[in-house]
Amino acid sequence: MPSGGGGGGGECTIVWIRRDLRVEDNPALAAAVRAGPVIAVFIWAPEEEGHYYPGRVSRWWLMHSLSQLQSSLGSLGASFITKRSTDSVLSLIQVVKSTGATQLFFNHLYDPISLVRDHRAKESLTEQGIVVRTFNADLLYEPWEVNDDKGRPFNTFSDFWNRCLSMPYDPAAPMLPPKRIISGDVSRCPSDTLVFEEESEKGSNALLARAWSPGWSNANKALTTFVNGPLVEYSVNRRKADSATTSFLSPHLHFGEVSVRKVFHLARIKQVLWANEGNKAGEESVNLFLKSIGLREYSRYISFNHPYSHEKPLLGQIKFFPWVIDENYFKAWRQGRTGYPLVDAGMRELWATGWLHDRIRVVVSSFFVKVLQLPWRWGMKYFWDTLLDADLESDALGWQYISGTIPDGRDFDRIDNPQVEGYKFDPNGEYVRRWLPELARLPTEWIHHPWSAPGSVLQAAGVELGMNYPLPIVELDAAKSRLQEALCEMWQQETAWRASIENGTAEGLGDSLEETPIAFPQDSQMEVDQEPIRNNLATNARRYEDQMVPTLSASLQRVEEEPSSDRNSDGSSRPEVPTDRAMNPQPGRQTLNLLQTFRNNNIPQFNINLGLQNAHESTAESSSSGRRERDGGVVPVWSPSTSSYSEQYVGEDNGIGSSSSYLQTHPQSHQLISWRRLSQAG
DNA sequence: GAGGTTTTTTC
DNA sequence: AAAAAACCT
Repeated sequence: MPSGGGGGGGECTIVWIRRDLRVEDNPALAAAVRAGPVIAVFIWAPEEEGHYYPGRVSRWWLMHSLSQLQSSLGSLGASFITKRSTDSVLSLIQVVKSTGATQLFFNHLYDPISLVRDHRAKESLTEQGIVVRTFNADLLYEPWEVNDDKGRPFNTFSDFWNRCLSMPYDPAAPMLPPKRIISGDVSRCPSDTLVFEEESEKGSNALLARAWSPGWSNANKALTTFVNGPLVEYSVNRRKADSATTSFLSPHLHFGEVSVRKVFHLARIKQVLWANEGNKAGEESVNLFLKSIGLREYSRYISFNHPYSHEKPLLGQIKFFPWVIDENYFKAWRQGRTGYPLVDAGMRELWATGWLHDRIRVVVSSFFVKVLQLPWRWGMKYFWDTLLDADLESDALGWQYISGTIPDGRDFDRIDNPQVEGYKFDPNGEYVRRWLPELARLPTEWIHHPWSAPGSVLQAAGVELGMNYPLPIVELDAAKSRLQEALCEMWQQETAWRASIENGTAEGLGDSLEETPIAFPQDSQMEVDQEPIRNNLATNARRYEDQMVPTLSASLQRVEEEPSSDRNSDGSSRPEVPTDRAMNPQPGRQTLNLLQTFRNNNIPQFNINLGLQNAHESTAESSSSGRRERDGGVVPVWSPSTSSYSEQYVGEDNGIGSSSSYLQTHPQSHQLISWRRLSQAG
């Protein structure tokens, strides 16, 4: 390496900060501090995320979280560089060169885009003679550590989580923050000013600060408050839509402002305490809370093992589901004008605050998929754009669960009744009244089903159905029969498809074993976020026409060459989330080395090896197929096993209902049987 | 406290 | 809808 030159800065370590915006229990940072002088770097390269350009509230959070981290690092003595980039890896190389650093440390991420990008970073920098080390900061256990008795990954959450809770070793104990950091020389590496907020967004964002305080020290406060307060009653309160009894940690956890291990440890300490006191409810509360932590873990686990889970069902049957492509439905849902009060209240809360109780997330997303039968990825995208804690892995898991496209997901043909759920989660109608002022005067008896209220009641409450509050956009009975028909159609299509595969005439569908994704709606059809909400919706009645909707266009605009017009399958359109674009031009090579991105801490190797060897073979082989080349052909290394995972489910009797016996009948679940066969079909 | 019912939960 | 848990006799 060239020496640091006049600056004398050489021999220092770059800590690449991403979604680990904390100084406490940050393994990459701690290791770097131990190794000598440190420079922390944050690279803002949102274009790399493709469709998943962070939404307004998410960027707002990041902006504040970063500034807190910057001042904390500063007071510890470290330099913090920020870079604006369209290619993180290139920027890293530049930073390394201009600082004369010899090492790069960072913590693992598990979303599909990061997996590929981080691997590329490791490869490129290693080639430059830089020592690259990576760490687990985000999970209790790394995905490859948690396997069944045969060394294979789990396919259901409960099995996964039971194993996590009974691992032979505990999750690493949280580390204290460094006392002092020696800074590397940044004199020749200027920071870029990062802009996270557009002018038009400032008004809306100002409101967020009333309810939320981003940043690692605030995250710690939130954790302490929760653990010492609402946690003990978590099990009792958890079902109320409207209460402040959840932990509110999810945005903090998303950005890594607090370590999940610390959360785990603190909760466990309380649990032991309450167990000794014989406080059964408290003990159970901790179990339930930890389970939600476990779901977060599982979402990373899924994403790592099945890196297309944010855009493709894990179970393949739904491939042929005839989604209703109706942007008016979509719009009504977003605006909270479906005619189902609980759904509408939730959607308006989401829009106004960027937040939604987990229960309500389930209600609105289930309504979206089962009643409206809109494609789940639209809903997921909207969540991504509007949620303060938008998180690709968690949201993908959530939507796949709701859509019934994971082995332990909701039943396909089950439709939840928003009226019933309304009385379950909001028995007194307070939540609905808060978010739907136009219904505020309706008696509780009718609040969750105004359509069946007597005219006199409606009149007394000032409700005019169809005028100031809509009639149900889809009747539940109609939804049920439409869903039945849709499922029938799906079976038929699938049967036909399977037959055509067997006859070797699978042309109409090409050789694609992937679902052809339905494009997101075009910009022009989405409203624009004209004007921020200035008043508190909670107390200010507005007519529903006033309800504003965030725009998806910010995200869509950044995606170059998106063929947003082809929303029907013609077999040749590409998946629209560009995970495989401009990421890595060498599918075959990437395969083996990818593991090394992670495996530098003597990680037990388990079956990941096996899976990857297979993946390697298969990728190499399939990369010669026409389709892959046409697409520019790069796939994260796990992709083949993902495909086989879903395809094998498809191969089951009729897919549905057979998942419980799946493991017995398919011991090789994680490998690549049908991939090869199918990729040859073209 | 075994056996049958109702309620709750399902990621 | 089905399983688990809680609640009855």
